[in-house]
Amino acid sequence: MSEGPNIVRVAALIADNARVEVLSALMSGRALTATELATMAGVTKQTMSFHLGKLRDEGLITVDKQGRHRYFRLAGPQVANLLESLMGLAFQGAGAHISTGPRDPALRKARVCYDHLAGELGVFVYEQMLHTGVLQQHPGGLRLTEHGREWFNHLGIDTDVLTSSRRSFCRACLDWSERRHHLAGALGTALLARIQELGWAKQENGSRVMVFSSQGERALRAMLVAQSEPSATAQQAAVAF
Amino acid sequence: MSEGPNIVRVAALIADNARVEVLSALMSGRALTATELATMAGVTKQTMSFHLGKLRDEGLITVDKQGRHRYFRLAGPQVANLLESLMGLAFQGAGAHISTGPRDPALRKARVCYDHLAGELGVFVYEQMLHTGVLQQHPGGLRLTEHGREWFNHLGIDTDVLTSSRRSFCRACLDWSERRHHLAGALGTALLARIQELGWAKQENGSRVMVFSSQGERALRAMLVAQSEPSATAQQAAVAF
DNA sequence: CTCATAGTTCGATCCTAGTCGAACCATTAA
DNA sequence: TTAATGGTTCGACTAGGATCGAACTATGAG
Repeated sequence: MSEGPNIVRVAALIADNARVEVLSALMSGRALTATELATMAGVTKQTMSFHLGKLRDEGLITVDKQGRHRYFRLAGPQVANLLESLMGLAFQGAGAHISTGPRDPALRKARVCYDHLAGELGVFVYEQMLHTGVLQQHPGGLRLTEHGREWFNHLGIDTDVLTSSRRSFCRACLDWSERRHHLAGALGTALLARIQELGWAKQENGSRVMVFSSQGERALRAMLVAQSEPSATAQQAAVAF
Repeated sequence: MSEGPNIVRVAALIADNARVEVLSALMSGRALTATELATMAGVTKQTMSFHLGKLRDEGLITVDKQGRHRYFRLAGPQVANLLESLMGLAFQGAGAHISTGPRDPALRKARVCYDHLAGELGVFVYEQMLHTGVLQQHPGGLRLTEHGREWFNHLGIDTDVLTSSRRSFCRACLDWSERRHHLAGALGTALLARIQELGWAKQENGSRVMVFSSQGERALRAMLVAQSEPSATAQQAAVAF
């Protein structure tokens, strides 16, 4: 009983079809009501209420009361993180190495992970950002360079506003299909929001799939491939996160 | 049922006291027999056999047959990773922010994570390695520098041998108590082994706690703060054993 | 060969937890 | 106020799974 019960309770919480359905749905980043979740998971309202109570008690989800509706959302990025890594292990173990990642090619290419962009495109974006000096890795974590600040401004995102928020500014999240990192944190959230705002991509009905228009994908990629020599300038001009 | 059952099964596997006890014990990195695990978890042999079968089926652990013994160990670093992140979430959620990390100060200071060093000391080692240029971060992952190669050679570790191994050479693992990274991969494993070989630290009875001798800790820290060259004391210690 | 120990399989038991029907609060619209 | 819809609470039912006793197989020691 050294470090027993806590971890068991969290795992038990995830060890249920209905609740995983809920968490998966909430991975889209949107807040959903109890009845929406109930129909999604294929259970009655009572049952869903029961499950939501449990998830809330253990701190995996939070509730926003608005009028007679209650909107449920994931408690934080760490929860999304945990789910992603669980998925990684689940697919590898059970399927006996069919292939890395989901069967759905669209889900593999670009999807929403909680509130930021994941999948092949998400990984591409992240790695190009490091390569072109928009971001910089550092023992203490990721940093946005001065050049990166300009890059985001050019896209129409004011990074100074984001830094005031209490949540972590920029952060890497491990991608379960790609086994590589993509951008999370306030910066990742803002980027995804802006991509949708610009009409570059749209979230498919109620799923986590992000469908990019061909122009949108081209525009995004274009902003990331053509960059001048980064490493020298990026070195000094780091902004604290 | 989009991506349901797999992840549920993995979670259900962890949602059991006895099995978590097993996995926790195996986080020490050692391979243990069924009866050892049975007494550790406080169940009978039959029950343990039942649990081990399940864990093996799902690919979380592997078995080595040696004579009439069967040695069980974690299937890989990803499993250790998952457990660490689960612990992170468990402690944060349930305890209502008592403090980050385990109550046991020794466990928090230095512990074994699967087969490498974690805890405050592990994080310190990793960050100093980056700071002094032993390791270097790179979009594709971590890299050992030429200076780093020499550093490890001074310590008595031949890094060329390690690169031939199939497993990932050096890799960062997220620390659940520190919320920061420490060194994993073949390099991390070799380092921990060497630390024990030199008598700098010893693993406590059957737990994951690493107890450093005061000289050992001083020697290790000395090798990491003086970035020009390994200190005299460290070289002596390396030769002495 | 005989005995002891490591580990698995089978059957029976017991208990937890997910489920739904029904009744019960809460908020908004009329 | 009444009606309607969103959510929760209560009680009873059921299934799955964790557990152990006992019997069984396999390897090694003498």
